[in-house]
Amino acid sequence: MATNVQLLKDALRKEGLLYTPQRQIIWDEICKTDDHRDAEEIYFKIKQGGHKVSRATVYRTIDVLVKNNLVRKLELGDGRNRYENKLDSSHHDHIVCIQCGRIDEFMDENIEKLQDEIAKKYQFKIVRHIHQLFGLCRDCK
Amino acid sequence: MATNVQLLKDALRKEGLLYTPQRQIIWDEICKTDDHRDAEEIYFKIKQGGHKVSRATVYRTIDVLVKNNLVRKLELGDGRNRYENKLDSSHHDHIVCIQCGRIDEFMDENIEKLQDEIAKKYQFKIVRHIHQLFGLCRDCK
DNA sequence: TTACTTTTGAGACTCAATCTCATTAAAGGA
DNA sequence: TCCTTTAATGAGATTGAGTCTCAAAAGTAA
Repeated sequence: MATNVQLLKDALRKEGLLYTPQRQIIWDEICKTDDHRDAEEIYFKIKQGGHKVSRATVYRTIDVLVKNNLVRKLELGDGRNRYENKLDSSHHDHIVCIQCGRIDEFMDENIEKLQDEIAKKYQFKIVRHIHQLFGLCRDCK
Repeated sequence: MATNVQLLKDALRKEGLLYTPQRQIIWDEICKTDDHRDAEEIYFKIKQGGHKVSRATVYRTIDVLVKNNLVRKLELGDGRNRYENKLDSSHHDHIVCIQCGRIDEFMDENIEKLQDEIAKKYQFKIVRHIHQLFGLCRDCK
């Protein structure tokens, strides 16, 4: 977990923010799994773990982590944002089952290239993108 | 606007719902522009137009229109859904400028095909998809 | 008309997320 | 070390999009 500590410290330094126990607890919790969890879930897991960190601090810290590329924000359009750590996962998009909620990941170089071409055509500079396939997974079909 | 009346009537019949003045007013307002507006904007435009339709009815009716393919729902992940009529526009995705809010549309057959291939690989049945490019438009670069 | 069903509207409610501000903790001198 | 200043935290209030409730209004069918 040593690297994770350093990653957090670097991000905070870059933002001119202090390294605090609360921020480390939150970052640790997010690193614990590769799930796609919402802020509330992360907040309650921390609470269950016996740590005292406020909801406000969880939200505030997640924002910093997202901004500094340590965490990916997933907007599924259901009014709840999900988060996943970007520790060892490279860029990918998501396949979401509308029946059971299962979330798989996919990545296609060709789609990425086509995207870039579209951006060029529109003289547009892509900062980020969302590409999500909603439907029924193999078990729900 | 005659066709639009019929489209609405057909959708309502299919849903087992009655054709009412309020529902027609809402559908008319959505057909008036090709913009991507949120429910609140649509509600206020109706109000400004001198019609009395409640917020609840606007939301309820939009849901029916979306379900029956007369309106496309746009989830930009900022907590506000946008809507656009599907009167004469074919399927497309969106390019959103994070600076000025401008929304352009794009469509790429190849990306659609690649999507289908990915779905097949995951034994996944796609019901809908979201593909959005966020960044800076030519005027904001 | 009467009896029954559906829709509407005003406002209460929900829920994720943000904001406020008093309290607490950390940093940087001297 | 103590002191001053600045930053972070937490509890709870607030926001805002969207949903729900339920009495009143409108439509339907006989």
